[in-house]
Amino acid sequence: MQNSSLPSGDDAPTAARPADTPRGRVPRAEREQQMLDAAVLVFSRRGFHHANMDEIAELSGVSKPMVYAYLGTKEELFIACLRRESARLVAGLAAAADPTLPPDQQLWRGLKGFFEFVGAHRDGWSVLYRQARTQQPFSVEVAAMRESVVEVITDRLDGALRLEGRQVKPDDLTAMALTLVGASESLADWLADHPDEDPGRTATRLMNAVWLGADQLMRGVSWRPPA
Amino acid sequence: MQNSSLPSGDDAPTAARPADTPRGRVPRAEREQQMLDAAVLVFSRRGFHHANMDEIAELSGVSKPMVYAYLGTKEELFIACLRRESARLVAGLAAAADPTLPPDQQLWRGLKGFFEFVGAHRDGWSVLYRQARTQQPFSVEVAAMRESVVEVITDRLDGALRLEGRQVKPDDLTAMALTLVGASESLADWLADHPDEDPGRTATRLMNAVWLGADQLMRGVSWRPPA
DNA sequence: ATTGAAACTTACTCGTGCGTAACCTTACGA
DNA sequence: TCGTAAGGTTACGCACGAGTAAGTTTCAAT
Repeated sequence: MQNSSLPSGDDAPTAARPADTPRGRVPRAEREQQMLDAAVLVFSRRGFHHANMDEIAELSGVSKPMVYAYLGTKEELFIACLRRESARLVAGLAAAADPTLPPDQQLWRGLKGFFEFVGAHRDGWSVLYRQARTQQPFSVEVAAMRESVVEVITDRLDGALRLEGRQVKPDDLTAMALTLVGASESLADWLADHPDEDPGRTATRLMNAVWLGADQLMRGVSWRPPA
Repeated sequence: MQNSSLPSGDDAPTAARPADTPRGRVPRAEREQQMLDAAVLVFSRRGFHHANMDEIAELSGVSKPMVYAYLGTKEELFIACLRRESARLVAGLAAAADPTLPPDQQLWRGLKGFFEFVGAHRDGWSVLYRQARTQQPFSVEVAAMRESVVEVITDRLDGALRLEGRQVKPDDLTAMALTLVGASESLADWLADHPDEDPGRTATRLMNAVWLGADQLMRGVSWRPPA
């Protein structure tokens, strides 16, 4: 594993504007998307602090003051990236997570949706997210986001367990949810670094690990995704 | 959860030198440890980029050029912190991980050792580690470290499974190891944020989640730590 | 045609904080 | 008692890059 998706050195040349970017005037809405695309790319490649506004500007086919005019300061720009990407993720997950399904189906769909998203945005989301989790001004926002995900999972777990007649202390539930989330994050990083891995396969791997547990695996039991 | 261990705002005053730090001359070896202590603290509180060399210097009871003289640039200092802390961790784990034990015992000891370490260095290790994983110049070093942990786990898993007569494809093994590592990291963050949580308890929680799997838990089975 | 606002530029300012040059001072062995 | 090295200091240079002031061009509507 070479963590190619992490902000690294970087050999990457000060990427020239792609050919399909039309020179000349472009309406604001469109330009803003170009800026966000550029920003996600640069923030991912270089990391927040080493990212440089001039490069982002150039990549979006425009000069620096335009970026400031449209999307504000560097921090605000980063947050805008984060919000756009996470909105996309949430949209993807909302479709997948149907509380009326049986627990394993819910989990399966959720994981599948998540890894498909990560796979589709291979070096955007993971890197942005991980940076945001540790970098000063963003950690609060992202922590809250993650927290709410953990809460949803906790509730679903609780519901599923109650149906089975079991009741588990809140902290134990939280720990289970955190386990799941942490494992997902870890595998998401791996997925982002492995272009040939299929997201569904990653989801299946995790299903096997968390749904059956190592002990079960040892006995040769194996969970399979539905056709 | 308020993520109190993350680099945050920070209300923390430019911490004054603790009373027990002797004013006046101190031999190099000792001063270096003070510097590392200070650096870990400040890097954790503020994050690498917002950390300020003058504060670290002041906290270690000395002026800035001394820090440069002894431990080099800011980056080198951060790496020194990382190395010292990870050396401590590795030492702790080496003691715990005895390959001759049965698999569940191995895992249990390993997790216990890990969480005890995290608990003991509550706001040092986690924060440093997480920063290093995403910040430009350090990610390579830390990725390698993490990678080697994943490899050890992979090997142990493989060994355990072979003993049971099962054989698993390398990528599946890697995924299992990554799941375990990711889950541990996630719970480690949680532990670092919860002063009242007992590390052994956290280890038990994770054991339950990964060893039995959710499915088993649903049936009321529960793994318990040995007396 | 004219106006004016939206799209875009060049060319700066200026704070911040890393890193260092040049200089003291205390301990202690010869 | 004196030399010297280890421990320590003050005060500054300076690069970097975020953010902006002031201006220019294009287009669309009246």
